[in-house]
Amino acid sequence: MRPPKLSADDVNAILIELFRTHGYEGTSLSKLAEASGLVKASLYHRFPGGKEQMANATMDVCLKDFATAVLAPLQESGEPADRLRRTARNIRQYYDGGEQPCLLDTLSLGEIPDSVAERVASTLEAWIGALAAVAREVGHARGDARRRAEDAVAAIEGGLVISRVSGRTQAFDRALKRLPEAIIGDA
Amino acid sequence: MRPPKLSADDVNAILIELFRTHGYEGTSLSKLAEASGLVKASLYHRFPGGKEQMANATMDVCLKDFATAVLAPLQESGEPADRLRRTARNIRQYYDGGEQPCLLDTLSLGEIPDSVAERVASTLEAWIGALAAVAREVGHARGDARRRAEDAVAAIEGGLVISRVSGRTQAFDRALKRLPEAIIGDA
DNA sequence: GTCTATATTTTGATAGAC
DNA sequence: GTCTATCAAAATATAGAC
Repeated sequence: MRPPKLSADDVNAILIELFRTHGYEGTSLSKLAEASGLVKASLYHRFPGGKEQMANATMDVCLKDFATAVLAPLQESGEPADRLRRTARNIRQYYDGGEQPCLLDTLSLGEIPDSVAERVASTLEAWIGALAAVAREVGHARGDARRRAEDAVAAIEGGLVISRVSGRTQAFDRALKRLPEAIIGDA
Repeated sequence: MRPPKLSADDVNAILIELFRTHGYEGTSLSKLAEASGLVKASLYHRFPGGKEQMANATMDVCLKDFATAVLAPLQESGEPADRLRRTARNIRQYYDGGEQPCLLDTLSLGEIPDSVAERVASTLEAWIGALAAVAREVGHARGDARRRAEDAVAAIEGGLVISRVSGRTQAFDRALKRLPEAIIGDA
């Protein structure tokens, strides 16, 4: 057993970086090897299931990060508007001000193993569900709460697409600024 | 010169289908050959520039389709609200009710030739610009018009992302239904 | 304009030494 | 846990016959 060149967290960070930039089909083992400084055989030692397991690990970290940055603030005590503002701030940081693509977008493109697609769908649902719960909390009916949450997430995801295409992050910024109002509205 | 097995339009339709489903890196010549019934050498005969030229042709068709379905109605005469409704209807059709991914999203992912990235950015800008022009027409200031157009497009693109991940097209549907109000607002 | 055949590189993956 | 070496398959691309 030689000493590890990289911690598990370091490897995960590289996986996230590449999968969110290139998607599943566009992320090759060679790119991962070059970015990590490990050879392909070393990556297979850590992920015997190959690329599919790497993508699954990436989504598992993504869900965990979402739970910390997005879901946790929403479920704490305090004013709903304050909690939504905190979540918005964390989302802005998570996507580096809109400069980083979203794994929910890029890891849902093309031919994806079912195990990966399930994780992507679960993470999106957790996000929408947590926002909808706050909308319900402030008095919106179930259907209305769901619509508000979906539309808020769509505005953020769409803002990230516009940012990736044009380099302009304003739509992403506005989606986050509007988040509290979009969920609470005139409740 | 043997007789062509497929018209140029037929080949373009297959390019569009594959590029919007798999993105640039995920679309292989083998997939294109299998989907078209042509062998790889025949595809190179039509597109000597290879995959890059194929993606550029795809985006050229995409811009043309956008010009017809999205931009043209906005630039006709008539009530702004009517024109926006017509555009929304065409967009819904273009994306097959939200079931089809957007090339602006999928062809901006990963390592893309500059020539392709430029076409994607130009098409997005044409879309946003045409919507912003209507917003200005009904009296919104330049910055406000731009914001309205960007946010409307972001809502649509985000709705398509949610649809691809979850299969739910409601956010996409609502973005289109809100389009006239989003551009005109309380002008 | 299509085809067969081929060349070259890259990809995902494995075996086994240290 | 990392490495070298290797593999089969798939990738992009080209040459030339019909």
